[in-house]
Amino acid sequence: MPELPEVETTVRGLERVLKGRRIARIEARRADLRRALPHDLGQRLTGATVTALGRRAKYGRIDTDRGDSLIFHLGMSGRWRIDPAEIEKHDHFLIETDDGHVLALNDPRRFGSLDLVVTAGIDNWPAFAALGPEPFDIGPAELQRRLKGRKAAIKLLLLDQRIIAGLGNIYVCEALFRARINPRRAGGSVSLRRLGRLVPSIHAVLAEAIAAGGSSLRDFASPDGELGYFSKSFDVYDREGQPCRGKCGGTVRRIVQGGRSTFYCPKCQR
DNA sequence: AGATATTCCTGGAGGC
DNA sequence: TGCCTCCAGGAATATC
Repeated sequence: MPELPEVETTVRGLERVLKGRRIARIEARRADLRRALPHDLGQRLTGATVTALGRRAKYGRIDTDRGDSLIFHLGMSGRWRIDPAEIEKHDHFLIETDDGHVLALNDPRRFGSLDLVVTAGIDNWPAFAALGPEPFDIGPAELQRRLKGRKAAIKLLLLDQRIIAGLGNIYVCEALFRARINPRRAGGSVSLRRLGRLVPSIHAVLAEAIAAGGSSLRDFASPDGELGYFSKSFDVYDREGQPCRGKCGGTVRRIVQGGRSTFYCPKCQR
């Protein structure tokens, strides 16, 4: 499922096709994804020129010269397809550029969202205002401050977008493994020394995934119009029962926290 | 504050 | 082969 690296990769792919182009036409093939689309979406986007693209946490944004930003979230199964051979059942939203490219937002499970917000007030847009800092903008001391006094498991707190924004289940599991921290440990009790391992682990795991073009399970394709799925093998994620890749001789375990799977090595992660 | 449950949704996997 | 059930999860929301 798309997490920060996949969104970053998607934004970079879209940038190549969209930046500086005029939007010739849009087509909303459903009136709603996760939320209802604005009724004036078409008139605000059609004829506008794309000035910039960017990412905030797991959201991508497409800015236009009319002062609007189209914000997308890929949810569980969203991806953009570039110049698809044909429009498919789950292509919910289309953008056509003045130079003839077609972008299709495909999202079978429709956990994703599309919003059009005024760029000038974007930081106050409720979904953005609630977000914590970007992972690359946070250091151990700041993370410690944000975890202070919290008794919930570190795994769950790292998934909380208000504390740190952009991490999902896969990269949280991977970062905790690299930092040798038990996912069940109370967030507020993780020492500064350990956070000094965790923060660089988060940075590294995200940077590697971005460099690799975004990891993939089943639902993500890089936006190149091809089915060029990149698949990465993780240290712990989805490796229940398999040997730990460390030298400890342990076995990767799966537990459930907050209703979702956590994978970790009980021997290395304390 | 925290733990847990529910909702949205569909495709893929596994059982029979 | 086909039919059934279960499961995956990001974010918002509700309940205890």
